Amino acid sequence: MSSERISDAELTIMEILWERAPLTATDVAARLPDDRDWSLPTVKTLLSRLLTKAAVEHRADGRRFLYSPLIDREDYVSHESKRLVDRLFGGRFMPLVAHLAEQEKLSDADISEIEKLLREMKS
Amino acid sequence: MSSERISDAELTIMEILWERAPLTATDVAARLPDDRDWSLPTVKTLLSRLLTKAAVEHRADGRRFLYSPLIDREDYVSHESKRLVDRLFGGRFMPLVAHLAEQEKLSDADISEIEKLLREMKS
DNA sequence: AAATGACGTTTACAGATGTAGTCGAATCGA
DNA sequence: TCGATTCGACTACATCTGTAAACGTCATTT
Repeated sequence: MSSERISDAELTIMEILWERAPLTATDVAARLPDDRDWSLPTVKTLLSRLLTKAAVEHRADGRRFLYSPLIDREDYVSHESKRLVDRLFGGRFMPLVAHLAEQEKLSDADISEIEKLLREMKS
Repeated sequence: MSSERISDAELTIMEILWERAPLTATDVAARLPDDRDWSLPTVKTLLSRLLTKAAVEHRADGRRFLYSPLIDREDYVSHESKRLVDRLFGGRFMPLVAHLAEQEKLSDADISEIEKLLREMKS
């Protein structure tokens, strides 16, 4: 549940924790992607916001905290994908595929893969 | 281009204008979906924000304005889809499709429809 | 001509977000 | 043991967003 939205900046932090956890705030800061060169206080602010949103938890380790994700990446991805489909495609999956098809965002290999997926789903 | 983000509330207004334009602010307010029962001032605020974001334009009609979209729905949908895919799927569309296909309970009819679409795309 | 109403514009304000500084407490190095 | 460093907590502040009221002006009705 915890349907508090996770912002863009917060997502950057979550991705780091999804890749490896638990981590201290300093560790998280050290793993920021190059295009996100934030100060340590900024990272700490984001972590505490994620704490109040119940998206991460922390456990004391001496005098600092070790942070771990509380929500699954899979769940988050599902939630956000559904949100997009609801917002832009009336909640229907088909129009999204049609849109991508028209924009030619799908390669022939992609299409074959989807076909395979669909065949598996049928049975 | 105009890569100013369009917010959720603003999108509600855009959808109305994409369906039918030009419209006056009052017309737009009259066409709000049931779950968005906003006051006329609110609609006007959103319209003027969309003006400054160059997402809509207006043309004088006597002493009021007729609003029309400046950006295409198709372009917007593409842009937002790409944004999600960049954020969550490393920029690849296929994983999004696969993910949704797995999550969604697609009926056999849905699947057949998508398969037909894909066959057409291949040629 | 005065009152009423319809419009667009300006102002408001709380909550979310991006980004970071300050401060007091704890700890470590000398 | 004393100063330097490190931590988390608290505070800050501009911008964006959701939602709307107030205001001035032009037009319409009486």
